[in-house]
Amino acid sequence: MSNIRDELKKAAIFLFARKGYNGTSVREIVEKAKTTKPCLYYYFKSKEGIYLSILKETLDEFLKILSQNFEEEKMVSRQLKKLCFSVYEKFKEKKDILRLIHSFLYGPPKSAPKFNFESFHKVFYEAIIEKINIAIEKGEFFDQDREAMAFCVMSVFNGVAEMEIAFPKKYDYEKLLDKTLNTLFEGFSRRKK
Amino acid sequence: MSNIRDELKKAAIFLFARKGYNGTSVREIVEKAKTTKPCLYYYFKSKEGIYLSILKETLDEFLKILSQNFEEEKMVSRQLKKLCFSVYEKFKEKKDILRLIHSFLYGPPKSAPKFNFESFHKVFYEAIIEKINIAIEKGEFFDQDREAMAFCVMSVFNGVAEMEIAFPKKYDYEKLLDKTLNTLFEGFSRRKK
DNA sequence: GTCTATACATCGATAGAC
DNA sequence: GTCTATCGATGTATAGAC
Repeated sequence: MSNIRDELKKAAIFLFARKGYNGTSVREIVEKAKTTKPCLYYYFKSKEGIYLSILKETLDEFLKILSQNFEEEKMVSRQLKKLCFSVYEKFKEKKDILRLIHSFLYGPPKSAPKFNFESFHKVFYEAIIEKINIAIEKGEFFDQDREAMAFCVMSVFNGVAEMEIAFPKKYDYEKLLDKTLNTLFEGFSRRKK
Repeated sequence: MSNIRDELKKAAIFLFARKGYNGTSVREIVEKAKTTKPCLYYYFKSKEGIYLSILKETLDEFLKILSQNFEEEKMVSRQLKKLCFSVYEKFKEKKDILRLIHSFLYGPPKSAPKFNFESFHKVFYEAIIEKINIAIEKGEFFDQDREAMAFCVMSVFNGVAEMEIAFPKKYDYEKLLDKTLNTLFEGFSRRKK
């Protein structure tokens, strides 16, 4: 197994996440990896090649998490929470790459080579909606617009992740994710008990 | 009033929003604005100059919206909704710039010149929290973690805006924003009435 | 597989004429 | 104010030796 290949990838992730695709030069990557340009072109064919290879591997890891069902928890709301926290754990582990993916999804569309990420959104959304359907069936959640519910969960998750990206040490984000999900389940409005 | 200056700005917004700061060249901007490079340098001093001038103007417009109080609405939950929808209207009007700001806030931190946007986050958050405080005082919302509540509202708003950026024609986003805010106020969990 | 050396395009920015 | 012409630096990528 090639060590230089891994070093190149590690360096590329670090730099792409901080300076963006266009802001990072091949020269910088190979310098950080302590090798030379022809090596990068040997292993990845092009700058675009190393970028896409990084994204692909990460997407696969996330899809793997989303394929779990978390049924060891009894309450569906807890399963839903566990789903979010599992994705969050991976996010923390791969913060640099996630920053990349995020700017790829929501940033200037032509600022990096094209890559299909819609699948991640869709799979995450579908995993959430499945839990919501079960919770409603069981009477744990009450029956309202399911699209809006799933959307709230995704948004709150995204919100926490984004805040952590933008202001890394400002909050205890794990606690914030827990609190916001609770608030979401409970709702804002006062009702007769 | 200079016409070329405006054309340059318009072209720069269009290109920065699609290709990012580093992905856009001065040559492209002046070509789109049908002028020449020295003109851009005459009006904005540098590439960084035209970029920062665009961001600054946009930030000011948003802060102006957030300074309203929407007290023409009786229910505080409706004031809160109106606050969100006002920001959303501006967002739709300035979609290109917002894409820029978003990638600036959450994207690779060194992919564009530095500009202080924390103020926008803070001001939006504070406007929301103020409404929440009033709603709790009035008994319209019940008294729980206010930070988490404000965070939910911001996240849901962000979530809708981001989806619209990433998948422009997939949903009716105005309706989605309305639905998700309702869901948020109501909560997920079934409770005795 | 990994290197040195280099080709060639494009970058941001400016000098200087009008 | 707006142009033509051009600077030097840097970009991606490759030829060819080892």
